[in-house]
Amino acid sequence: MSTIISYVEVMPGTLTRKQFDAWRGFRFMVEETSLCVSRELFSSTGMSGGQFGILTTLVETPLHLMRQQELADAMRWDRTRLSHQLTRMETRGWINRKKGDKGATLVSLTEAGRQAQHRAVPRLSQIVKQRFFSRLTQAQLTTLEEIRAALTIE
Amino acid sequence: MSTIISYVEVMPGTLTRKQFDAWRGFRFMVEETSLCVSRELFSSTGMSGGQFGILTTLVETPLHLMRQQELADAMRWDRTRLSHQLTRMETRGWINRKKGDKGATLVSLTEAGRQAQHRAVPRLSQIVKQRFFSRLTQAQLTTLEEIRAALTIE
DNA sequence: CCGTCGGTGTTGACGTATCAACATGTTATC
DNA sequence: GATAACATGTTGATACGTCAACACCGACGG
Repeated sequence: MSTIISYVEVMPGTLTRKQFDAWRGFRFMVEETSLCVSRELFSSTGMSGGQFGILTTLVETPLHLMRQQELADAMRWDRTRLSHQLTRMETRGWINRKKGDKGATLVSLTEAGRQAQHRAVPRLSQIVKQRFFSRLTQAQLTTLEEIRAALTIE
Repeated sequence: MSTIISYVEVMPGTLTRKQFDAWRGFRFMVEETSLCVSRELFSSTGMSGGQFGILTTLVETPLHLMRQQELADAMRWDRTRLSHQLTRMETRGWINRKKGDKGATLVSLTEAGRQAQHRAVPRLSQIVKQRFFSRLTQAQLTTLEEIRAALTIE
């Protein structure tokens, strides 16, 4: 179709054209679902995807209290990213920070944070159903779970 | 299949626990592949994933010249995002901007931009093979392409 | 004790993404 | 032509992610 033959097709060690297109497709899928969901959640609730994830993790934890490093592990975030986000969320009154032992910091959910998460759940559910579940078959979801496991091990 | 019905499963409009976990898994997959690849590309070449995508799109275009809106469409980006990125890439000497007709702006690849893209291809290929292709079977790739099509239509 | 080291958290700088607001050019309609 | 509608691109504010550098604490070995 195109007269341009990219060098990637002949150089050893580089992706084939097919592979490159498959990778590009994966990137587009990511942008048009994960990012779109975050964008739509934010535009209708003022809450970012990361903030919803943190609040939900805290809601589901006994005592609604975690060490920052625990929370970072649960989110698969590094400490810096979490620290910046918690600063913004503390300003909004959604969480509190208190000193714990061994140099740790304890993060706790405030009542305002709990309510904000509670209000966002139906909206997130609606968006995710529309952009994700309503478009996939059960067989595709099963394979997707296999793929997720293969890609995220180690 | 399960006889246990959680209260969330009967609430209309909200995700079931299983669905919520599946969605969370999808988010983690995204973070640990797409974002990791961008991060590793940047740490070894100083080029972000978005910059590589723009340069590659220009490399593969006849004359290495596009209207900004065309480029934005090819990348699935909005105009603002592209404009900011092009400003940074112009500073780096990878692209030029010239006025075209009908109020359009033409983006062209510089020789430095072409070389930068060329140098980055082997590294990107290596990263993507390691984090993506080496972990998936052909059958999984085929299903993934189906899923991509289902999720990105419209 | 003292010093060092590993684990933890914060800060500042920079690149990036999004939104609203603006500026400019094109086209249609009168 | 005048003007309205639309397309295109830029700018500034704000939120977010990453890196390097720093500060703090506890444990362990002299």
